Amino acid sequence: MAKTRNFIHELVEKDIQEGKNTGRVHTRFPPEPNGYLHIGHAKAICLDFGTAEKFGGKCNLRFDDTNPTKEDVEYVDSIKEDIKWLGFDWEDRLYYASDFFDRLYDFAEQLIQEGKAYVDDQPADLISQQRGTPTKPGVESPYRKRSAEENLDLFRRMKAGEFKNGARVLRAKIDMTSPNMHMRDPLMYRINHAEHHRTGNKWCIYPMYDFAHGQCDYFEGITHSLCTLEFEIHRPLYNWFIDQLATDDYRPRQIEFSRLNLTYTMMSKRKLLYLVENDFVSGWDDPRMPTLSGMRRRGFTPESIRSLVEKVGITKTEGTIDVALLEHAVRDDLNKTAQRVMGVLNPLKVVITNYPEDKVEMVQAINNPEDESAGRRDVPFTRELYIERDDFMEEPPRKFFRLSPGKEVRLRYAYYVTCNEVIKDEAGEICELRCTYDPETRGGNSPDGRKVKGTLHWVSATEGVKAEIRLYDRLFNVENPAGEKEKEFTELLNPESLKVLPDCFVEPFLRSAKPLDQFQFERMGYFNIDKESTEEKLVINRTVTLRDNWSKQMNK
RNA sequence: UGUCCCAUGGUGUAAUUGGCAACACGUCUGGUUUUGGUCCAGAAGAGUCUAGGUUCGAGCCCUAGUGGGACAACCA
Repeated sequence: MAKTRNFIHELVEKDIQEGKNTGRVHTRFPPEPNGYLHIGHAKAICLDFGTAEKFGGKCNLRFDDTNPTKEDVEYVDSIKEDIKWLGFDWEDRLYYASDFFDRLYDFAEQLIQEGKAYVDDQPADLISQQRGTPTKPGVESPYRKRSAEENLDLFRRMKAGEFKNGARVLRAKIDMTSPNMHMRDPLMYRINHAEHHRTGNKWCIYPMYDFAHGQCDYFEGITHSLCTLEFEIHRPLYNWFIDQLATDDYRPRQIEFSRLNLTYTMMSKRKLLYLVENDFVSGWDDPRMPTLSGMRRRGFTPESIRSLVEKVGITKTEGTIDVALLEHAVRDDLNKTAQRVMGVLNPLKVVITNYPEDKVEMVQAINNPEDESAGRRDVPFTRELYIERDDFMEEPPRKFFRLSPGKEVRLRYAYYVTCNEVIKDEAGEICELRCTYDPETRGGNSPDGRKVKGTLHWVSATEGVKAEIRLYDRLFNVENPAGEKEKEFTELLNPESLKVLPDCFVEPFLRSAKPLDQFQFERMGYFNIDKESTEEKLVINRTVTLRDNWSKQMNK
């Protein structure tokens, strides 16, 4: 983040040069605790914390908890965890909008006394009607001219709990004819007899977003309030309230940027919640979810997510990022760090007929060719092995470098083997291959210098470990599910987004692996250990495949 | 019949007015390779939504148009 520059950094820089807010830079990340954070939030987090860091300022974490009926501590906890995991630190600056409920209330009374706010007794639908439309001005409420005394009395009784939900609201008195709907006497407080996750039953009136956000920024000393484009139209109102509140030159400034969209995924918290509640996915941390907890479980690294955010930049144009860029970001990171290992997803048995029956021989394998310090490990080689089903073809096409009848290939780090016989079951399915090995080729090189084109991964059938491997594909079948207006979004789900392979085999090295540990299965992709994995049953997620030029060729 | 925002290769971003537009991903070639991975070398692909204007000179400034988006929740 420190390297890149964007229009927001330019504006901040200008503010500093002009000496605004005494040259301070103080940002905030303000999630509502009503759902789990997703990769779209990661963009905001990186921007908020990254901007502060770049200019030697600070960034607060503030929970925007003004709507108790939708919010929950479960979300608070997950949000904190996800931000830390991403690599950011709010230090001692953890706030809640609810911390400021008293000050907000006092400010509301102030506005009432100044004749800038009034209590409206009308029901929601009437108020909505009177608001007009974007093209037609609104009309004033009959309660607009109430005296400050009456307003104050009513507002205090609202606070005291005298009225039921929806009976009255507090409105700012601005301009019912404004072309900006948000300036047409916006609601400041509504009555909601609900228990709040922090303030309990102290309040039965809660401030609306517009009456809370900017002021909280002000109370916290925020200088740059960065948010997504949909709040652009709120900015005049944001400034209006701040102007009523401010006692000197200090002003927080709202700047908007476009949110992150990814192809084949959906960022709506509401819709993600729907998927969770209706069991379309296993939970907020289902590895197919674009949530940070889901991506973490799937095997994405914080580095890869930060790298993606860096690559996409910050602008006001609304675009959609190709998931391929995300995939590149993980591969790029994992390639440098992931322990290499061999695992067979779709096992095909191979018997080395000229290899001793009970022999277990250790061959040495490199742990990470990109990192010499990762060292080496021993992998057991035996007479009976598994190889990938896709690595054998009875009638191979041109340029098929893998195994086929009569052909010789290298088993990685072990020996050259030649296929002599194909065994099939009654159904005609290939169920076993009989091969011979060349004892002279131990380690994978032949003393006579003969070359083999193909190198296959393998796992000992007797020493290997069985595992369940879960393969994930895009959650949605269409590039832009949010843009599909005709169909219900659940109809756009990819029915094949999860494939469970119960009978995979991995090398014994994986026995000591713990949840979240990451590996590259050579030639197959990047994988990690799932949280459901136990000593009895190894459960592994595929994060992403390796780039695969061969399958690209085959598809042409 | 409003206000505001946006518009650069397939995608996402650059370009402090003045060298027929740069980078990343993706795509395609070729090389290296005990991962058809990585790495290396190279290629194709836009003339900057349109029309005017300002200027010696405009992707950058102005105007109009076109296209897309936001705004009418007691949500944030």
